[in-house]
Amino acid sequence: MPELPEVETIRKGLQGHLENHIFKKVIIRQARLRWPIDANLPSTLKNQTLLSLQRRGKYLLFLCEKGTLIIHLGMSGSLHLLNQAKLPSKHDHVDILFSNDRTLRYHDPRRFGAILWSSENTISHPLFKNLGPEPLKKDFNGNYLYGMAQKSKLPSKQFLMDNRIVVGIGNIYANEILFQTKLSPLRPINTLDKKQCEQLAQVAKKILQKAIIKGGTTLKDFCDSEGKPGYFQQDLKVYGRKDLPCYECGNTLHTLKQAQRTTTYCIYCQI
DNA sequence: ACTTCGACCTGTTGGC
DNA sequence: TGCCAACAGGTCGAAG
Repeated sequence: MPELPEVETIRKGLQGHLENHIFKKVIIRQARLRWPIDANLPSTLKNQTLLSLQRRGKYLLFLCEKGTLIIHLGMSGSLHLLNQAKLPSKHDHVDILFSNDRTLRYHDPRRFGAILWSSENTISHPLFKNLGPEPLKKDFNGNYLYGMAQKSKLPSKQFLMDNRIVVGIGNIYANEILFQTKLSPLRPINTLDKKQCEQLAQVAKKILQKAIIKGGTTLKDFCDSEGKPGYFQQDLKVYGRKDLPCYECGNTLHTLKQAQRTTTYCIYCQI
């Protein structure tokens, strides 16, 4: 479930409960995620104060006194904030206990996620070095997109999903953004004019912002019994709608594979 | 310097 | 019902 809007929703939900509290204990049951969790992480974190909970793309950043705890949820990761001790179930790989007796529990069946420690400034961390701008910030705009588009022949969908161009746009939102801008996912990005780039940036912001608001309503009371984030389901226009009628023209939506990811689009509306 | 592809994992779904 | 293949929201890093 971890698209940018959900990661942001999680961040907001956790912030009030965890900021300014102290890491008391870290329990690692399964260290083998995308990269192995540093065995020293529990001792590194112990007694540090969580100063601030931030986000970069789909990474959650727990800013501490001596560095940053980085958590990525991969494809299947989730975080739960427990009020009280609870026996771990399958795939509950890590517990992080705080001084206010709350436990942050990391769950990830596919283990594509990551839990890393960076004692350097996070900006210089190799993972963050080549990341493009945040889609919701001002430096992501039509001018910027147009400038980058001149240097690339990638199909528009792959361009949008390239985190060196812009972070946080995954498969679902790339599909949705292109449908709403009526652009073919196959369209070489350097064939867009300035106006189309402007529209692309605007639509991307609008769709992500809307999803954050929806996520916020379903996840606002963030605790172990938090509701399932069904926030986007009813708003999806193309993703997961292969063979169903296009909401604009009624023709059947098609799929194709781009860079090993499924693309769903309307071959009539999206040029 | 570019793009493509394999790899990391488990769970769910749909066809036979 | 069982078995098996295909597929799933991500993205790094090797290979071409």
